[in-house]
Amino acid sequence: MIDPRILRDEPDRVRAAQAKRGLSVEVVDRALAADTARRTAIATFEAKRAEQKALGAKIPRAAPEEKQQLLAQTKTLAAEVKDAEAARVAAEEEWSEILKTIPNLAADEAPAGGEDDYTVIEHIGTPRDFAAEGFEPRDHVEIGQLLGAIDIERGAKVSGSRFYFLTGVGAQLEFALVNLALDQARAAGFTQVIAPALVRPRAMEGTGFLGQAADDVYRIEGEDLYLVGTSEVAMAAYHSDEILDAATLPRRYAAFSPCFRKEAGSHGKDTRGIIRVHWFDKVEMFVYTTIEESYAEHQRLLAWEKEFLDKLELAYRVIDTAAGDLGLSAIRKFDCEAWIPTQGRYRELTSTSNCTDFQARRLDIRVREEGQTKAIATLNGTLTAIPRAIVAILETHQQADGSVRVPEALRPYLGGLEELKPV
RNA sequence: GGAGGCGUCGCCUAGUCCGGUCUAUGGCGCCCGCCUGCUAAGCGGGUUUGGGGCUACAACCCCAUCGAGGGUUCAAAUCCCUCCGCCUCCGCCA
Repeated sequence: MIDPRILRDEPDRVRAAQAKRGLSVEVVDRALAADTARRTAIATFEAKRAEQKALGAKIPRAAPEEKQQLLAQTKTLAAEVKDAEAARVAAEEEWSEILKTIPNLAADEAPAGGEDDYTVIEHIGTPRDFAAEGFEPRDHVEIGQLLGAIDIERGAKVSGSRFYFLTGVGAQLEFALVNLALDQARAAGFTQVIAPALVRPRAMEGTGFLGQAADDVYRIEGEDLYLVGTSEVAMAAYHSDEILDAATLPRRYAAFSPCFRKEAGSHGKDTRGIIRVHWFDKVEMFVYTTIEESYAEHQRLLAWEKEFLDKLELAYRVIDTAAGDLGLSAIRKFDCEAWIPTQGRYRELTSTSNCTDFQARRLDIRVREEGQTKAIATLNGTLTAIPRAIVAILETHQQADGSVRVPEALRPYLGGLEELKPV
């Protein structure tokens, strides 16, 4: 939720952000009207309530004959208080409903527009020229089969489309990637976390995934639980209802968890392979820091993502996501997209968002600094999402005979293995 | 899954049976001041969070807040109901 004070004092900033995201500007006026109505309702209720309290305090001390009169008086007042309270609650609910539909502001630096309006910040590495090397690259499905690493057919048999088994070196590769990621994170001062993949509605709602993204979320039938689409959800809710001491910031967590996504509305997209799946494992960086520090921290998260991709020796580019593609919570988002040889294009491997105080407000997380409590910022960034990392590695480092060269940094995590060979 | 116990403003704690004097007790910690070669001790004061009013986003005033939400009542930390969490025991189980 955005800062109500910004809405009240600088509505034009909110209007500008809405426009930049390609969303309704009119909602700002509705929110402002609801805010006024809410404050009026609060003032009315509080005045009545104060009156009731003052009268009520006299009753125990009143003389018997006076008491009867007071009781009668306060009884009608009680009814008025009840009505005023109902009106207050209704006004507050309406205000909060409208406010919740307003996404976070968009950073000035974020490009305006939709999905295709991103700007490319930089290219790192050069895509391999397979034509020059004289062979046609195989896609990850084919290599995965040759190596006995990915079993998509049986994934579909057992669980349906967009499911897979990682087997043999595929399974080893997952643990190697996870450990490489966790080691890097620990070296950078992150606390390693294994996070629950099932969360209560509060956590889902608080991170902004029950809004327009709700279609993509699995709910457990008969239980008030959701399967997370990212451990960001659990890690944001981790400190909900807490006030963190400023001296303990930044708090950096690297969380491993499975992730589940319905992929509703992506029928026909990426139907082959494991680029887009209903379940995958991921190591996610999650940071709590001050709003002022959040911008620099965002850059650091991006740097850690790049460091990891560099270790995998991939060619990739970094894009600055357009405002319309930021999602509900972020004010700015960088995606790292790796070159996928058989697709001839860059595909998102990791992504980092600065959510400033948007999620923290919904989850009641604050910071105490010099006796003051203030809003805190949350940020997240992928260190590694397993299937896409595997896709990029297999396709990028494949050799003519179907084997795959293991990037140097990954070798220690695979028992020194330098090459994955067809089985 | 079954039975029982518990949840108070950072931590501990009084209060809940018998509703109003609870503007929630006391201790610890912390902050400010006094005292003081320094430190400690001592003494005095302060110390939940959110919101509204008024404003300099100060001070001040007000409302809510005793796990959460409902209810009873003129009045709820206190009585009733539902939910959540923690603990103990039993059963089952990786």
